Formats: sequence, C-alpha cells, structure tokens
Amino acid sequence: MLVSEIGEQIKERRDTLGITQPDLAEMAGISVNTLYKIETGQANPTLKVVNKIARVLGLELRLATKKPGE
Amino acid sequence: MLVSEIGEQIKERRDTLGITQPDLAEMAGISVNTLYKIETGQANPTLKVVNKIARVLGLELRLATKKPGE
DNA sequence: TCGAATATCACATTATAGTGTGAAATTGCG
DNA sequence: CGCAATTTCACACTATAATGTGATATTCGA
Repeated sequence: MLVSEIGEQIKERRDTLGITQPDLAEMAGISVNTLYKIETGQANPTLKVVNKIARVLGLELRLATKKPGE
Repeated sequence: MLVSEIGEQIKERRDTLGITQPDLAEMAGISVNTLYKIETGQANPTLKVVNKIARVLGLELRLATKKPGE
C-alpha cells in the first residue's frame, strides 16, 4: 500500500466519521500540519504516527501476506 | 499493530525465507543497521522503509478496519 | 573447536519527519 | 451574499529516523 493511498484512506474514514482535521489531530496527538500532509500524500509518516491516527479511526495497521492477484 | 510486532514479523518471515540481514537490507535498499533496529523493536520506521522491506518479503502493509474482538 | 558468517551494538553524522506559526484558499451554512 | 469553519500552504525550527563505520558478540557448519 502506497503512502498516498494510506492518506486517502485516512481522509475517507475521517469524512465518514464527520471529524475535522484539527479534531482528529488533537485526538491522535499529532499536529494538524502532519495530518494534512499525510492525507494529501505529502508525507512519509512513521509507524507510530500512523498507529495513533488508526486507533482514533478504529483502523489497524497490518503486515499481511500479499496474494498474487492483488 | 505495535512497532515491535512488525519487527518480529519481519524477522520471522526473513528466517523462513532463509535470507540474512545484510541480504534483505541490500534487496530492500536500506542499511543493515536500520533493518536490525526494526527487527529488534528499537526503531520507529517510516512507511516507505516498511514498504521496501515488505515488498522483498512478499508482504503488504494494510490499513484495515479493526474488529471488536482483535 | 575453530573460523567464517551473521547478528548485535555504540557513536557520530546526515537526511528528513514532525511541529509551530501564521496566512491564504476553500467550503458550507445562516 | 457574508461569515465562520475548515482546509491548504509556506517557512523556519526541532526531533528523530536512517546511514556509515567499526567493533564486539553470537551462531553454526566444516
């Protein structure tokens, strides 16, 4: 999964939950700046930061075996 | 998924494939130092680095919806 | 058991992720 | 339309991930 795709997914999920960037950033304990950059694919975040965001969004980072088709 | 768990999973997979740290590092285009730290849970890697390693190991980073049980 | 391969570790340096500030766009609702 | 909330953005600064080097441990097969 590309970094930019992770960003899109985060934005999608955030919109679904009706949360603003400042609110999600606050809840995740990161800066709005960082969140904005991640969502727009301008960042290469660390696992910790992605995990913080994921937890708030009810998502989870996984390292899964890649199947040929996907 | 915790950072340390990602490291364990990477080491497991690497051992399964019978690849050495230097070889995996070389194939992934990162330093042995970085790989070692990730495997031993001493690092907080970026998505790019994890992706590089995952590709070589036939793994894939996913942001999945977390289910209540897990 | 001895030696080569491999893994662990410390340390200094470089590259870059993350923050803070403040301002400009954009969106959306009254 | 106006106005407030939200998002996008630039810039300088700080924190830290990643590298390079070299040395020490550990593993493991001949």
